[in-house]
Amino acid sequence: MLYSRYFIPTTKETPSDAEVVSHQLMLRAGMIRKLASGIYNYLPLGLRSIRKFENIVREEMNKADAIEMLMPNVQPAELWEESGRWAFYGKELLRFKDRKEAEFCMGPTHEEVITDMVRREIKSYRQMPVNFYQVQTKFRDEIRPRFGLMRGREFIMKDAYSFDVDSSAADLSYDKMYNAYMRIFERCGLNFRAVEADTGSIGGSSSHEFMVLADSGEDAIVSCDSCRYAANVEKAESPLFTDKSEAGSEPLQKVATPDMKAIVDVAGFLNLSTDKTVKALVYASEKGDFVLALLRGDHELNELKLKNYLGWEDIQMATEEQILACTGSPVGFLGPIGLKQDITVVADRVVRGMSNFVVGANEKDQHYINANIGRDFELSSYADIRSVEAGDACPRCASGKLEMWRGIEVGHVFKLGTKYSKALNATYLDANGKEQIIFMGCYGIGIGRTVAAAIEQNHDENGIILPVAIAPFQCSVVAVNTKDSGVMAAAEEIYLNLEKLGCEVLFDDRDERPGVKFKDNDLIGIPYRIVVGSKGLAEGKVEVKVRSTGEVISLALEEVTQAVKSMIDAALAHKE
RNA sequence: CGGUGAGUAGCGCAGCCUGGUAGCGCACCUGCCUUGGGAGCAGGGGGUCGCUGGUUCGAUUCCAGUCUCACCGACCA
Repeated sequence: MLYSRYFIPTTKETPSDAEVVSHQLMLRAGMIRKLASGIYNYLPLGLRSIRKFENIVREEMNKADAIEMLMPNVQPAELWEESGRWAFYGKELLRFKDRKEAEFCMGPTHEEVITDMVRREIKSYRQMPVNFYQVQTKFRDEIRPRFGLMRGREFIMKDAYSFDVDSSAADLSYDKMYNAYMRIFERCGLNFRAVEADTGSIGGSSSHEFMVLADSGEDAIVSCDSCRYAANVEKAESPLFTDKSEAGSEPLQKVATPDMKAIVDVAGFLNLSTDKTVKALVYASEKGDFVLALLRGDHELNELKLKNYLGWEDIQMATEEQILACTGSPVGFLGPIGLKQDITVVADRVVRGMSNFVVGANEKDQHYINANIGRDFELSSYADIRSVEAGDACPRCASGKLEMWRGIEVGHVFKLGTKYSKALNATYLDANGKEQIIFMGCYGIGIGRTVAAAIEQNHDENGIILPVAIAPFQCSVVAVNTKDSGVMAAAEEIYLNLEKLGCEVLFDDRDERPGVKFKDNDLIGIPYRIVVGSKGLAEGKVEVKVRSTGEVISLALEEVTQAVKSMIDAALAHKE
């Protein structure tokens, strides 16, 4: 590709509305341009990276026996009514009517459409297992699109759906996809973790998220430094504290704690460490349920774990008025003793091992010391409701400690069970001629988001450093002085030879000063840059600069193409 | 949707407080010059100042409304 005939509108300055690095750099490198909030044009360079990643995804999906197809963007409302999600999905689903007033939506995901296709076409156990996938544009009317391609409203996604005769067969399909995902992100040279995750609105029994590690990531994840355990903190189990201390023997006593609302203040005032206190939090559901959650003073509540434990559809912190009604106390002095209303009290499992602790007295400026469960109050149950922290013991192995990371969710695999197949009545006949419900799994990869995440993880002050596998071009040839016919001839020959070897090469033949070309090449993240200048040429030499390391290698003119080709091949080699 | 901030040339910004029809840098066009890390000189093109209404002789500037965009929360590939 000739740079002078291509279209790479780079900019020196960063558009003011781009906040994260990947967004800024994709704009500056001329990869994307915004059309509307969360909606982008993919310019030629950006499209190249996206296509390259798509193709890696395709290769691995095909290898894992998934079959490519393509479903429409526009979907009829009836299917969504059948699955129950027309009512449930909310405003994220962009709905509209056609000229006949029939209702439609832009597809945010394709469980309904694929299940409809499958229930019409898959009739026998002999037709399974089967897995269909597509690379397609989704639309989700996100409340707050942000960070460029990281969270767009319109975005490209690879989604796959597996169909199996029963749960254990579905597990095998799930494992196959899990392994394919591992290979995909490994091939892209990304530093990532596969973590246990909450299933959210897609539903189903279990799931894993694939997280690219980056400080700007929207999710917090933990991984064990010793075993393979890794999870989203939303989901991460806290270790079981087994140290059951002796039964509390000290007498319960009410003490004045004027204006001591925060745990640290109370503990400081009483000259105790915060882990000798128990804090109480009131949560409410939209339906009007309330719960009092008890945690060790220095621990944080995990709302999602509490919500899932209670089986609520939603959860939020109770308002001050609600809290007053439940406990009879202002915020800051809440506790399990002497509640005004009989509400559910759930304690974190860690609290089970505590004795003689401090709790709020449900009375302004009063706390109890030496409180003990059973003697002083009863609770409904114990549950794992606290958020794990870095340094916690691993919940799975004896020796490990949890490390904490920020991550960008680039892929998510779900075991759906029969959620959609049941709703849409997707059944098959088994070997005995008996009708059975199909078991499903679904598997997504954010295509644009992965490219953005790769940039987020790989950049420096000069611009993008994309891994070779998804860089828009693998290498470039920069002619330092276009007026020098010797330089131009040599550069062009290298360029043509590299193309002959099958390399994706950009020939920077522009009549620009060298500095401009170097800056642009760095910015757009060309992994290997071959510089042809008159000085080197006089000695029959050209140089190769490696973008990721900054290393400069001087090579003889005749050996450079093969050398660069070898470097590219080495970078693309992946474990089979 | 709640909270915060911003809309002036393709991009980054100034001007507005104290009304008199707009300016700087980059980018773009022409010429000269220059060619190993975003050069220099000269000339030039480009803006209904987000939109609507009000106040005023006169509004980018003051007032009201409205739209859009970004950031922080719930959602998610």
